[in-house]
Amino acid sequence: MSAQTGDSISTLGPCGSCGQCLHCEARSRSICSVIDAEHMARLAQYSHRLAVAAGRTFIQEGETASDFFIVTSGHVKLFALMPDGRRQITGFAQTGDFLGLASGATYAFSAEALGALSLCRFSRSGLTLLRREFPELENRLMEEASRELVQAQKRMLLLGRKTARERLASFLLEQHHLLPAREITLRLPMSRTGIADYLGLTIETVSRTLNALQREKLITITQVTQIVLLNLPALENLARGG
Amino acid sequence: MSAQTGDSISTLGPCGSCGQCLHCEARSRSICSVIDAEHMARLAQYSHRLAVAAGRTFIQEGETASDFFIVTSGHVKLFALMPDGRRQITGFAQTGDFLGLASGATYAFSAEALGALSLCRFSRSGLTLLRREFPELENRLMEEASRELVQAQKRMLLLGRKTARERLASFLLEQHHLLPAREITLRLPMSRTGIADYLGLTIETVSRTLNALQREKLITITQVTQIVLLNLPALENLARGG
DNA sequence: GTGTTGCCTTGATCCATGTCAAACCTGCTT
DNA sequence: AAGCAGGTTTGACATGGATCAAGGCAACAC
Repeated sequence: MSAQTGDSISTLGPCGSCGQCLHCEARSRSICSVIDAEHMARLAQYSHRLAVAAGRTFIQEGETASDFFIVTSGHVKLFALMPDGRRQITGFAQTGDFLGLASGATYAFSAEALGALSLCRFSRSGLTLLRREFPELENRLMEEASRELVQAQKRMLLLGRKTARERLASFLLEQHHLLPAREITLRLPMSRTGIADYLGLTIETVSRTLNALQREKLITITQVTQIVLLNLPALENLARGG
Repeated sequence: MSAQTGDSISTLGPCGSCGQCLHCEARSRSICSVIDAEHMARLAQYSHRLAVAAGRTFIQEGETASDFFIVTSGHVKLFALMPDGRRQITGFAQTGDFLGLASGATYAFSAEALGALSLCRFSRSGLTLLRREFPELENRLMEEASRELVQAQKRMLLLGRKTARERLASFLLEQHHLLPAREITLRLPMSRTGIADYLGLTIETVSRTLNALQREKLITITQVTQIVLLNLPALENLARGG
C-alpha cells in the first residue's frame, strides 16, 4: 500500500487505488489480456506502476530476482556484461513484454530504459498468488516463455554463424516485423552502439555494413536512426544466408 | 492405445499398460517428479516410450510442433541450420530434460540422437490435459523454461562476445558442472564437429585451441573425447574473460 | 596384412572483422 | 557564432579465426 518514496525508482502509486489496470495501454498486448475486465481490481492489487528515467538500469544481473515487470510504455534494452566491459544485448522489450522469465534466484540479465519508460511491477509472491487465482495466466506465461525461447534460438544462430551483412539484414527485418503496420521506414530506438552490442559486432562494422547495403540499394539511411528498406526480398534472402 | 508400428520412430509401447512411469529412470530428474507415485498411471496414460537410433533426427525445425518429449536416457543435440549447411547447436539435452518449449505452432529447432536414445513422448493435447489435472506441473514447466532462458542468455554472450579460448574454457566448465559428482575428468558426448557447431567455431580452431590449453597445462587430452581439467581456477578465470 | 573410411591434427595462407586514430556531424551552451 | 561534447563515419592497419590442403591415426573390412 505504501507509496515507497525514496525508492531508487519513482513509484507513481498502486494500481489498486485507481483502477489503472482497466485502462492500461499495455493490457491488450500483455499477459493481463487473459483476465476479464471484472477482475482488473484484483490484478491491480498486486501490481504497481513505475516511471523509469531514460538510461537507468533498473534490473542488475546477479541481483535477487524478487520482481517481475511488464513494459507499459517505452523501450528496454536487456543485456549481459563481461568484467572487462564487453556487452551482449540479449534482446529489446517494448510495450506489453514481460520481463523476468530468464531468472532463477537471481536475474540472468540487466535491463536499462532506452528512453522514458513506464513499467508495471509484480512481486514474485504477488505473481504466484495471481497465477493461483487466474490459471489462464499459466498458458499465457508459457506462451511468452516459448516466444522468448524461439527468439533465443534465432539469435544463437545469428551470433554463432552469420556474417556481418547477414546480421544487419536480419536485424533490419526483425525491426520491420515489430512494426504494427509493417512500414518499410524504420525508426531505430537505439544507437550504433546498441546495434553493435545486439549483433555481436563493433560500431565501425555496423556503420560500414549499413553504408555498404545503402550503396547496393538495399536500404536508404535517411537519418542516423531512420532507415528505409528498399528491397525486402533481397534483404530476406541475405538474412537467411542465401 | 495402438502401438503405432510403421512409425518412423520405433514405439516400445504405451506406458499406460505397464506402469513404466513409476519405474522411469528419468522420473526424479524430470517434470514428472512433481506428480505423486499414486498418480503415475494417469501420467502413463498420456505418454509413450520411444527408442531412437543413434544419429536419427527426430525433430525437424519448421515441422508442426505436435509433440513434446522428455529424455529418459542418452544425449540429444539441438540445432538450427542455414540453407547452405551452416549449423548452430543451440543446446544438448540429457536424461530428464524436457524438449519442445522453444516452439510456437512449429518447432524452432531440430533434434538429433547423439547415441542410443530413449524418449517419453507427450502429445500437445495430452500435455494440456495433464497440466489441467496436475497444476503443480505448471510451476515445474516454468522452472524448466526459466532455466533454458538463463542458459540461452549465457550462450548469446558466449557467441557474441567471447574469444575462442574463452568459449572452450566456458564449454569445458559447463560439461564439468553437468557431471553429478563434479569429476575433473570429462567424457565428451560429441565430436569436434559437435563442439565447433556448439561454440560457433570451426573444427580446426577447436582442435588448435584445445591443444593450446593443453600446452599451457590447463587441461590434458587423454583421448579424443576425454579431457582432464588440471586448473579449474584458471579455466574459470578464462571463461569469464579475465 | 592392407586397404578403406572417418575423424582429428597440423601447417600455410587468406580475409572478415576488429583496432586505432582522425575527421565529421549535430545539437547544445555560452 | 564559437566552442564543446557525444555520437558517427571513414581510413589505415592488425589479427583471430576461417579456409584450404596434407598428413596422421584408429577402427573396421576383407
